Amino acid sequence: MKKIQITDAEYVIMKVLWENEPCTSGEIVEEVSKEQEWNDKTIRTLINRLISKGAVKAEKTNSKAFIYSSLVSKKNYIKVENSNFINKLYGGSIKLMLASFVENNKLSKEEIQNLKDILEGK
Amino acid sequence: MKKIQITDAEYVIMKVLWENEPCTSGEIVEEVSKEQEWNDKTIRTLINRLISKGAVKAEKTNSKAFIYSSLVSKKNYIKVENSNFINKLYGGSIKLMLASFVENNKLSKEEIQNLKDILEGK
DNA sequence: AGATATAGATTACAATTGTAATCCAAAATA
DNA sequence: TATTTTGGATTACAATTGTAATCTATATCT
Repeated sequence: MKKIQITDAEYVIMKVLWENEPCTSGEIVEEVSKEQEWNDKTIRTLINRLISKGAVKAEKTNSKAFIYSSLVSKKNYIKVENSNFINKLYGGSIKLMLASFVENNKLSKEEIQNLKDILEGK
Repeated sequence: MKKIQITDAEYVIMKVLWENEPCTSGEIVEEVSKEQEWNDKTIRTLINRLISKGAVKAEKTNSKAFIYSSLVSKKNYIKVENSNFINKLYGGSIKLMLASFVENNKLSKEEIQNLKDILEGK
């Protein structure tokens, strides 16, 4: 499998798709417009680029509008992004990463406890 | 302060600089070449782009070669990248982020304990 | 001194990205 | 039915990025 590179702008589309798929481009435009001031042509361009990249598929329907859905799962995308990030900045070490986040953000007692709970699988 | 965008390729240069500064372009080329098969022209181009962006400064010396040093600290860069990442993927929530990392990586008892120690400030 | 290697300055050039605009046909609306 | 809207297909276009090459002046080596 070749790597599919999803840009920041494209990611906005993917998020909407993950929440609403399968859906039409009209629905995507409507949802994206709630958070981004983009021309609908821009949004449709991004959808098409995602199709070219193999991240989204379009299916013909009886009507004029296609319906779109993701070919890349959010879970998988997040997983890949997590490792890109941790590899680039922390040589792959979760410890180093967590230490950095802890250092950069003063966490309250509660937050620390929450995080510990998460580590213990709740 | 305007945001300085450091690309992946440029980041390779920054890492070397942070470890070796102040240094000449020759030294940068030598260090970078240990990890990347880049033409020295490429490396010098990247150095110049970093200068244009205000991430690196070059100082004239008595000799022909300039000496370079960073204008962006590693600490600060990491901090910004941390928040870009967490904001983009986790709406700024450290909890969600940690949960995701824990879910995607089976951690051993020791690793979990290590991480808890980090949370408690050792 | 002449040849060669270096460092910096300038230029190159295609692919990717952000951000649309144009053109066209089908659908919805007046 | 005439008009406007919508969705898709195609094209645009500058900025950024990756990856150099060329040109030039100065060190360095023989």
